[in-house]
Amino acid sequence: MARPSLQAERQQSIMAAFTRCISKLGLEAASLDEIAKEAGMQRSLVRHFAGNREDLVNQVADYIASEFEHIWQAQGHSHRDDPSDDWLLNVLFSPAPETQYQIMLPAFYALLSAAHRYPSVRVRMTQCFELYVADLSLKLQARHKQATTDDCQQVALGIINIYFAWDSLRGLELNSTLIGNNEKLIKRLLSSLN
Amino acid sequence: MARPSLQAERQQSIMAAFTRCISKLGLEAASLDEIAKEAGMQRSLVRHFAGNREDLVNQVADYIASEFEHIWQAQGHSHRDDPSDDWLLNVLFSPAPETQYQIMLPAFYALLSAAHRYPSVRVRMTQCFELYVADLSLKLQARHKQATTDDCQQVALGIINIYFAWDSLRGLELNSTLIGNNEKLIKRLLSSLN
DNA sequence: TTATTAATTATCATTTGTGACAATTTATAC
DNA sequence: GTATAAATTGTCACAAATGATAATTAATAA
Repeated sequence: MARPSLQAERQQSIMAAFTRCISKLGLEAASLDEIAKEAGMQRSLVRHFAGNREDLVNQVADYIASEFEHIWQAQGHSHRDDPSDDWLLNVLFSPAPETQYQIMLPAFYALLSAAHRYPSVRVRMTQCFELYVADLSLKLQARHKQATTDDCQQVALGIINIYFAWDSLRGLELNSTLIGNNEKLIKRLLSSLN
Repeated sequence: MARPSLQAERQQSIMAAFTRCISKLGLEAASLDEIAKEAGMQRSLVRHFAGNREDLVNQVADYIASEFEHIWQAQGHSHRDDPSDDWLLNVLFSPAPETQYQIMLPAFYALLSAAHRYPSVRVRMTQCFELYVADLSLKLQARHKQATTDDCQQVALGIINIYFAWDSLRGLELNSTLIGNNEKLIKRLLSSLN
C-alpha cells in the first residue's frame, strides 16, 4: 500500500555509472557529482540509494569484480571450442572499444591499484584477481597439454600484467611500433608454452 | 647587496619531497600540504618557490624523468661488464627497498598513468619511456647477439610492463607464489632470447 | 648602520567534495 | 479520495585543497 521501491534498479544503474566514471576519469576524479551526472540523477539520490562515498567504493568493487567474472566467463564459454590462442588476443585487443569488457577492464585495474586504501576492496579484488589468473591458467593448460601448471600460471600472470600495463599507457603517445609490440609480446609468451 | 637566493636548492628539495609523496600516496593524494610537510616547510613556501599545482606537476615530471634517466644510466654503467642478465633482476627486485631507484619507479609509473591529464607531462614521460625501452633493448642486444632487434625490443617492453604491473599490485595480498612468479616470468622472457 | 632584496610567516577568499536533513512530490493499496 | 511509504528535490553546513597577498623577518653589500 505504498509506492514501489526502485532501490534495486537505482543501485544497479548507480554502480554502472560509477564504473563508467572510473573507467574514464580514474577513481579519485569520480566524484559523487560526476557519478550522479553520469547516472542522470541528482547527487542526493545517489546518496539516498547507495550511501556515502566509502559505501559506494566498497559496493562498486563488488559490482566490478562480479561483472568482470561474469563477462570473462561468458567470453571464455563462447570460445571454449577454439583450440588456438587467438580467442584470447581477440578478447584483449579487439578493435571495437565499446565492448562491455573494455569498459570494465580499466575500472577493474583502477580498483586494483587503489585497493590498498580500502581494506574490503582489497579482499574482494585480491580474490577476483587470483581467480582470474587461475582461470586463464586453466584455459591455457587445456590448450597446451604438454606445459606444466607452473608454466601456465606464469604465462597467465604475464599476459594479464602486460595487458594492464598496456591499458595504463594508453594516455601516452607512444610510437605505434611499441604499442603493437604488446600483442607480439603476448604471442611470444604463449609460444613459450609449446 | 641583498639576501642570497635559495631558489635553486628549495626547488630541488620540493621536487624531491613531491616525488616521495607521489611514491607513497599517488599523485592525487599528494596535496600541497603533504608536500610541504614532507619538505619540512610551509605551504606558502612551496607556492613561492615552485608556483601553483599545475606548475609543480609539470616540474616534477621533468624532475622525475631526468632523475630516472640518470639513475638508470648509473645502474647500467655499474653493471656494464656483467655478461648475464642477473644484474637486471637485481636492479628490479632488489630486497633493499631504500634504493633511490625504488623510490623513483613508483613515482615514475604514477606519472605515466596520469600523463593523459597533463599535456606537457605526457610529452616528457613519453620521451622518457621510449628512451627507457630503447636503452634496455640495447643492453639486451649486447648480451644476446643472436637475437633480433625486434626480439629485444619486445622483451624489453615486456619486462618493463611486468615490473610496473607488479609494482601496482603491491597493495593486494596476493599469495606469494603469484608474486614470485613475476621474477620467473621475466626470466622466461629473457630466455626466449636465446 | 642602513638600504636592499629575498625568505618566511600569517591570513583570507574561493572552490570543490561531502554529509545531513527538511520539504515536497508521486505512486500504490485500501 | 485518502493514507502510506517511497522517490525526488532543495538547501545548509563543514572540511580540505588551493590561490592570492599583505606583513614580517633575515642576510648581504655598501
